[in-house]
Amino acid sequence: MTEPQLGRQLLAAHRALAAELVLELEERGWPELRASQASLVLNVDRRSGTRLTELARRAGVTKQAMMVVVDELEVRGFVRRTPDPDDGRAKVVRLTARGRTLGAECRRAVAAVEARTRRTLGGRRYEGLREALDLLLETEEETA
Amino acid sequence: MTEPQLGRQLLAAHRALAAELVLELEERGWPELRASQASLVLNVDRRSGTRLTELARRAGVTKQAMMVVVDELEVRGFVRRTPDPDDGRAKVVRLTARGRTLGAECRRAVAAVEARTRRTLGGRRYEGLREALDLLLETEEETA
DNA sequence: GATGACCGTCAGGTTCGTTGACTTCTCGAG
DNA sequence: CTCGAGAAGTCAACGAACCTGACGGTCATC
Repeated sequence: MTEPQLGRQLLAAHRALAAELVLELEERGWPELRASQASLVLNVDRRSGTRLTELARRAGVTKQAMMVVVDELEVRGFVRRTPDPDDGRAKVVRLTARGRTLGAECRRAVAAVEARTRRTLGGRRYEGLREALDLLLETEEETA
Repeated sequence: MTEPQLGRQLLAAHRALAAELVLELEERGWPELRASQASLVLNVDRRSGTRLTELARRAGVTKQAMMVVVDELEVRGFVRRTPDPDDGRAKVVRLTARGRTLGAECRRAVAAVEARTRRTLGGRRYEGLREALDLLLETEEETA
């Protein structure tokens, strides 16, 4: 009975943190922004922009999944796709001015959520949690 | 940059564990059984059966969500709904004979996954992980 | 200059969950 | 005793975050 809860708890915790981040962004005046979108904004290189495939790699998802998020952010004007001068196949995802502003806000929101989490958990437990997850995922992907 | 990873890691870990459980069940001869279904089987009281709403409460989801899982398991003959003699509104979800067999297998599969996780993490880290998640979810639902 | 790998894209699925709107039934207060 | 609040199960629609598979251009290399 003990274990199926672990899986569920992980999912529940994920949802809880995502919801907190969304709330945080809302309070800062960026409504209807999902956690996955915020996360993407933070992953785009501010100078040179970043290719879709690279973004997918960083986030650990497929390029198809990442594309959806880029599409959404592009429609809302936070990001735009420009052709990659070095590679005709590729496009570079860049932040617009608005996107950069959003990025700064996201960093603050993320920091706030992290701080809150750390506080409710205590520094040692928080570090332990991250360590455990790192280890779990690392050995998981070796197995795969 | 550190935090959005936490949320993702939680989700990834959830997926990894769920996948492991499904694989474990497959190897034991129960294919096409999802983690949520296994989890439900383990939550049905073996003697008297359990009401849908109670199952939903235990799993921490809505009754609508739980109904879908019960439907699936009922179609496959692991579970059946019987009217509750004590309450005309309610139905009691009971395991069939096949369902009980599956339940035993699920318990073993869950134990196997848990053991493996514990081994890769080490006992202390494993306990720490569970403790951290408990704490996180507990204070989360107080806030809500 | 053909061949295989790679980039972004389109199309369709999957898993796990949600909200809202009933119908049917229970139960306690007037 | 009835009658209204509310709970149990259900139907329908939807959402978020993913996935696999297939495809048309582009590169890089042999």
